Amino acid sequence: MTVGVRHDDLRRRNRAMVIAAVRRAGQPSRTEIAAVTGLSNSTISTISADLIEEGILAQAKTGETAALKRGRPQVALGLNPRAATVVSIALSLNSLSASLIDYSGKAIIHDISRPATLTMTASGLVEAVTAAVGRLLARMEPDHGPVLRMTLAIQGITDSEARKLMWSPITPHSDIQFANALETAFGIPVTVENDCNMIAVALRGRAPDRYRDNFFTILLSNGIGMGLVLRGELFTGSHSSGGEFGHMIHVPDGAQCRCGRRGCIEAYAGNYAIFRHARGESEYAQPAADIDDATMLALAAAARDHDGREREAFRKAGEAIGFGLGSLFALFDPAPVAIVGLGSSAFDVIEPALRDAISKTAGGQHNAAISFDLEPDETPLIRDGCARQALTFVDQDIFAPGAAVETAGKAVA
Amino acid sequence: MTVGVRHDDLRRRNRAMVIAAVRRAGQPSRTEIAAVTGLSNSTISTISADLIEEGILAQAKTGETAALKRGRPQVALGLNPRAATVVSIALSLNSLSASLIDYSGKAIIHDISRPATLTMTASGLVEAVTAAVGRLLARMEPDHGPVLRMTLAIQGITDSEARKLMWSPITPHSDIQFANALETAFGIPVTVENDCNMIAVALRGRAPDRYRDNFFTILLSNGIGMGLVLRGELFTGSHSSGGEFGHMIHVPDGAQCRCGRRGCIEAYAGNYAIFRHARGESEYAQPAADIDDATMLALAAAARDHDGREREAFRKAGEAIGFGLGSLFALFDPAPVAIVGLGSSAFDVIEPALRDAISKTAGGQHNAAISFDLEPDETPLIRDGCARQALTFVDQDIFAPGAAVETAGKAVA
DNA sequence: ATTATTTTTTTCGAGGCTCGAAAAAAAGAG
DNA sequence: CTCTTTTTTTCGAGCCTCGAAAAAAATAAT
Repeated sequence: MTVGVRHDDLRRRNRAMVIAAVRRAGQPSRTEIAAVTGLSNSTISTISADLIEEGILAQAKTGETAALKRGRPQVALGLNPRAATVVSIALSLNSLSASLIDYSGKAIIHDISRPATLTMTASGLVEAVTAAVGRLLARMEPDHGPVLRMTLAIQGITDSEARKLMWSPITPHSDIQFANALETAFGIPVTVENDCNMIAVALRGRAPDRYRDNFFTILLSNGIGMGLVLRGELFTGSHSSGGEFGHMIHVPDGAQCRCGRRGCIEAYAGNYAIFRHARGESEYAQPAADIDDATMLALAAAARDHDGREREAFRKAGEAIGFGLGSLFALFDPAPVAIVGLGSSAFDVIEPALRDAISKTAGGQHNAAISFDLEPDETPLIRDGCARQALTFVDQDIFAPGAAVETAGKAVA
Repeated sequence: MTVGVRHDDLRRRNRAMVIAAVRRAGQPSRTEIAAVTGLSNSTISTISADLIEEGILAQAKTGETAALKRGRPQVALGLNPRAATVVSIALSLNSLSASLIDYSGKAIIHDISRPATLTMTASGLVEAVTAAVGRLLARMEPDHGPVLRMTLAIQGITDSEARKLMWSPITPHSDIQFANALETAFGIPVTVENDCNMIAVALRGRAPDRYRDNFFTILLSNGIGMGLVLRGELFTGSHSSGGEFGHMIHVPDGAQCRCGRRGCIEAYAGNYAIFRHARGESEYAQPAADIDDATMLALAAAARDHDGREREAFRKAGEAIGFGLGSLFALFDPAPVAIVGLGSSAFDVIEPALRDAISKTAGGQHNAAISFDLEPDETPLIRDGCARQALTFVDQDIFAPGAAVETAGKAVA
């Protein structure tokens, strides 16, 4: 049941909306905020005065915006960079990056390290992350705002509470309680998110025109990940982070997947699957742990060069992804798709088969209208998405606390 | 952008919530409404006084609820049956049912007819529906409330605006503008909904404990339909009613589907597909237009009786549905599933292969925990869902108008 | 029969929020 | 230096919800 809207929720919601408007618009004037939010000028004036007093917003120096118009010049409002900071952490295979982000979204410090994730113990992994954050915070200058939130993105499956890593290809261990460990170590609230979900958050923030209501992000690397945004909201499953596109079944009882099952899309389109096909190995051969980037780029080059096993391998990959996308389009209708990760640099050899497969599915009639955005380097997107996710939490739950959150399960609607 | 919450929205939202609480609870007292909504007793008192004055709610006669407790007895509030009426229309193959529903949700009058939908013209179909509604309204007694909404459920694909039928197996015609035609004829707002979506609405209303956040309804008949509820809200696609589970691809380039494509789940699990397999025909044989119920029941009986082609046909059907559900579970995590329609009466011969298939998919480890509700007769559910959908509209958009609807695409979240 | 107790519902004043109108502020135009 | 234009702030009005107290309506106790 949606809980009743009480009188004090009103101000909190509108505060959150003003903060959101400033974060999106960058340097809006009070008048612009009023126009965007639909609230009156007087209300915006009151709320922004509060937020400035609390150090959350800051007025730009006068004269910065050369108005060249008649009338009193607009005063630009911006997020006060020192209102807070957040930590954005991206953990992937043999790679760990932690960043300190100020409240305006600017990265201040990075800490990059290369732990051997596959061979570490679970507690070793937790310690590596803790140590990276520790180094980051140690380098933090005193005039920055307090650290109010950390978000950790990991390739793999996280739980729906965003507390732990349930399973990941980067480590043989499961159920690693990252959030508890980091919160104990630093006393700062932490969430653990799926990397593709953070990519989706980043894309929505960067290109809200294109990525708004429904869209999919697909990460092509050794495994296949997906971020799913439906009705403008990141979809996470009831138990897990959800969106296991790579483990939808492409061919019943088909090729051997790394997950132990058979016929998953990943077993045709993951790096190891393409590698396996290109080498002429059986579909049931044990998947290779990880294929390095140079090898994959060489396979793609060979596929471009001549019609051989490499080309066939990428063709099979495209077919698997295409049929999978076709199933998504059948469920959700066609929507924008972003292809992220190293695999997108081979998209030219994947695309023909992919489109051919889509044309055989329910979304086929819209094939021509479906465009794919490519982004070979996923790491900056993951970092960016984590930062946005953490900042949104600060905006909504710390700087506009208590706002009536719509609980799942509407009244009758 | 979510629009700002203005002061008068507050009352409207809380009005809607009180109405919703009464609709759900049946005959709650003011105190119970206050507890459920989280609003104060004084607010509930004010709002319910307004709603009673406007004839939307009605106080139950005193003495009806024998309290047997100390203290002032609770006064039960109920929906005033004469506050409004709505029309619920279910159109399926050769069958048309229109019902007049009072504001409390009780059906008053039914009009059942059997138009030959497959052979009618598009305008003939519209006229048949218009005539049925006309007969219904002609029989309406004057003391009933005004008709404020009509909802028409049809098997097939409707547009996302719920204005027209884009495609349906019950007629060769497409893009039939039912909503415009009915609104012109009767001057009452109309929506055109997918039948499976209405089944989902009905189930959520009937068993909110089981069907709340995420769940699926699957209709097994000549085609395969699906209703998809995610986060408590009916999911409809961006262009269409969405949820074309039956046309997710089960086997790439597989059996011939009625939709013209190949390998769809429906091409293995639709009645015509089971029939085709059981008769030993090729997977590529032209699908039969419609199989009557008795034939399908006989096939199921034969499958139960001996291990022959019939059993194999149902096995293939179960396998297709199982892999499809497995893909859904991969995307959304396992969730309750309701199997509706005549096919559910053969679920015993479908289930083994279905579960076997699910166990090979990403949701497989939860196989034992997944239970299926069966409901062979879908028509009452469709009628019920339509009525609920229409009444919810009246509750929210007519009796609590102007409430700030959360527009798609949240601010930053 | 009357009083006490309990529970529900209504009443009433207080406080908070947003809004519109008017005023103030801050620039360019003439 | 005054007029015009635009933005921002100020101020009173009008709602809405809330908590406390009062009223209402029943049972339990004396």
